Amino acid sequence: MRADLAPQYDPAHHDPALYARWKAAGVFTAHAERTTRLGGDRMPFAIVIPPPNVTAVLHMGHGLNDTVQDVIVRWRRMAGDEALWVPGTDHAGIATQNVIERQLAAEGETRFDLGRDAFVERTSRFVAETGGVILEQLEAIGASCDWTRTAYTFSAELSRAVREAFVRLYEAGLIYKGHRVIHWCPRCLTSLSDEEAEFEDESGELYQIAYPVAGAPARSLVVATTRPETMLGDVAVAVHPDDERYRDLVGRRVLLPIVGIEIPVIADPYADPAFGTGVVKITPAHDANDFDVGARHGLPKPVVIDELGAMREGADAAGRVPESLRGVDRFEARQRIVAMLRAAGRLVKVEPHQHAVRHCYRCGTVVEPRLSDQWFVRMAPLAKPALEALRAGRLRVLPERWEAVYVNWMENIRDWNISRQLWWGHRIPVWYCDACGGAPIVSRDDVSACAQCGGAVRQDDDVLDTWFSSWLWPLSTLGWPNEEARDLQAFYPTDVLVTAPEILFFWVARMVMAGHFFLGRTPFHTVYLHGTVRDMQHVKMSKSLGNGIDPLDVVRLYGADALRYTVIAGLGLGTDVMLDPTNLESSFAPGRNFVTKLWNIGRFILQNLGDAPAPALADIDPSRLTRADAWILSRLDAAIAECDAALGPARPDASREGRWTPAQLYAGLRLSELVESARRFAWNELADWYVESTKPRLGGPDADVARA
RNA sequence: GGGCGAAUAGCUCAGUUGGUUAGAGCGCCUGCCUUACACGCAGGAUGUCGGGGGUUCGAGUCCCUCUUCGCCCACCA
Repeated sequence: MRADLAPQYDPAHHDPALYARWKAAGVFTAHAERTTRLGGDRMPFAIVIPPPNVTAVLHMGHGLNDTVQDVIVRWRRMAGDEALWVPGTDHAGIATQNVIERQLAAEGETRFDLGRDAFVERTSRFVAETGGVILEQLEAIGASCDWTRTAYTFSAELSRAVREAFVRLYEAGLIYKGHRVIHWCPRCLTSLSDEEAEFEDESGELYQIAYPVAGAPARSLVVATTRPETMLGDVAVAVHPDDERYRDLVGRRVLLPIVGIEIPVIADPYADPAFGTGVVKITPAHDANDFDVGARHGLPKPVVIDELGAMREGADAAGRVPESLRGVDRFEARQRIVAMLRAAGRLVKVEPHQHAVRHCYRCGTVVEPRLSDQWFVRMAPLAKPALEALRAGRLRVLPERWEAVYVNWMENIRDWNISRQLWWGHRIPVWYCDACGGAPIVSRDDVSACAQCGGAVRQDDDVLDTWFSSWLWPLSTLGWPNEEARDLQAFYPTDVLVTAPEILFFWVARMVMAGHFFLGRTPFHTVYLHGTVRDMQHVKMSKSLGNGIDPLDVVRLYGADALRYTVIAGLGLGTDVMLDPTNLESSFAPGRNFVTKLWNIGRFILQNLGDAPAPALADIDPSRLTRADAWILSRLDAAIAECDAALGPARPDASREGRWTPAQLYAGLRLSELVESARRFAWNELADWYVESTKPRLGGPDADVARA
């Protein structure tokens, strides 16, 4: 066997076999009863994976994220902790529904052709058949997940947790149904949370439109708007109460062009005298701010754009949308309305205007503010302890600068719209009785009849935001709401949460809130936010841009260790990782070369030891150790200490009840330093000096010492 | 509009509380197929540490300022 060791490590030959051996030996399986929390003698250490979308395939972002977690988990496992890494997937409401809808579109159908039940059935089947591919791919990169604990946000167990969470929040008065303007995606046909409606800078136009003053046709108020199409839903124009220019007009009426109705001029501090003309049109049904203004002044809320983003007379809007504009898409309607205004001499000015426009984070469609009934979570009470945890040093965020971002978000928290008008997801556990019209029934269990009148009930049509199940992940994967669950008792709170900064608000901040609300503790003591994988032009790698690297290609060519080493070596705290998708060789050569170096150190040892047994170092008389022997042993100790120092401390000191000391707060998780220490020891000290120094001794009188 | 971060060898990055000739990997140059490794070994070159000003005995490291990138947040229609 030794003689036929190749001069280079052959990953295709060894990687899968090694992984299979680890798996078969059960070395990734954690045992709750061995932890100190359940009377054992090992410190528990747990990481929950950021669950990839169930339809996802592995990309470099996962490669980086999961390697970081694996490094940390293996470090603790080697240190003697009972280390658990919980794997799993997210059912990913909108994303997965979009996948199936695209399939249907290719077949010339829509989800409405199928109907809700058939659509959900088809999606479930697709997930059952193809879901979890990414988990198998994680094995290929060597992830030491505990596969006996694989979780799924839409499983029966985790769905129970979702219902429990909803009901408890509802009972605590923290979930309510609200009628207001929310972000709506006219393509996905669902509402979105603030976080799901992402700002993007766009260059558009700012239109100034003259609204003639009723009874004084010579005068007009000029409003400025970027969205002329919404004027059909105007119910007022507002000026600032202190704005001298318009004071005399407050209380009078102006004529709304095109629609031809009169609307009042109101005074409201929302109008900024310094912007545009200082006059702002008020469209309560199609702008969140205007909604508030309208509410303050008791104005109606006519709806002039439908759920598809087309002009149409909705509630309170009779006579507002001209025949010629009905059914016309909002952007087309904008052009037509501008043309109509121009023809009528009402268009005063058009100027280029840079502004941030919200887009759907799943499909990129421009979000439409829409008046509707949605479920919300009252967030301020939940944010309080999450903020306190950070301030008290029970929770740390690395790199440090993200803490300010976390704090800023928590301090300015807004209520969370959790209902989605989708079919794929956890159905909202609320039932209504149309017969007696009693209060909605919020229940952990399915409700089949009205408790009041015994009549038929119907369940709320909406499903919950995907993140409503994700925010329970550290709890639900460990068995919550069963607080007696052994995993929950042994491994909660978990330790480190590793993810990208993009989902700090979507996920991380909310998990902290859920952890505190449901179990009264922060779900982890450390959040490690790593960088992004980019190409040599610093453009984020993505499949759609074609600048991605398939981690499995790297594994096939150079091996999982080459991939892992390279990615970690480039990962300074908070920095991005640059890789060249056009030249895998140059990108991954450092890792591959280091693996080959390790392989050859092993090869040298095996070849020189031959088949004769080698004495244990402990059996060698210390006085026989050469200076080189003593040196390399001290270097080894130093290297181990350096590696521990690069990653640790693993957790707050036991004596401090979960609080980090100021000195520890931003220490550790220097992955690139870990790699550099290991590399320097193995290559520059062990291989370059010690192994070389050993060669002459192997045939000499102290050969046994060298062999040991 | 607020807030934050970064600018150090051709490239990607380290440079702890300011202290002798500024480091690593990749790339480059010169030798070596020295039987663990050419995915290697030995050696070498490369930096006005973004510009300007200041504090100091001494600054890549602290302060001010300018420039250029990047990120986060934000209801100026």
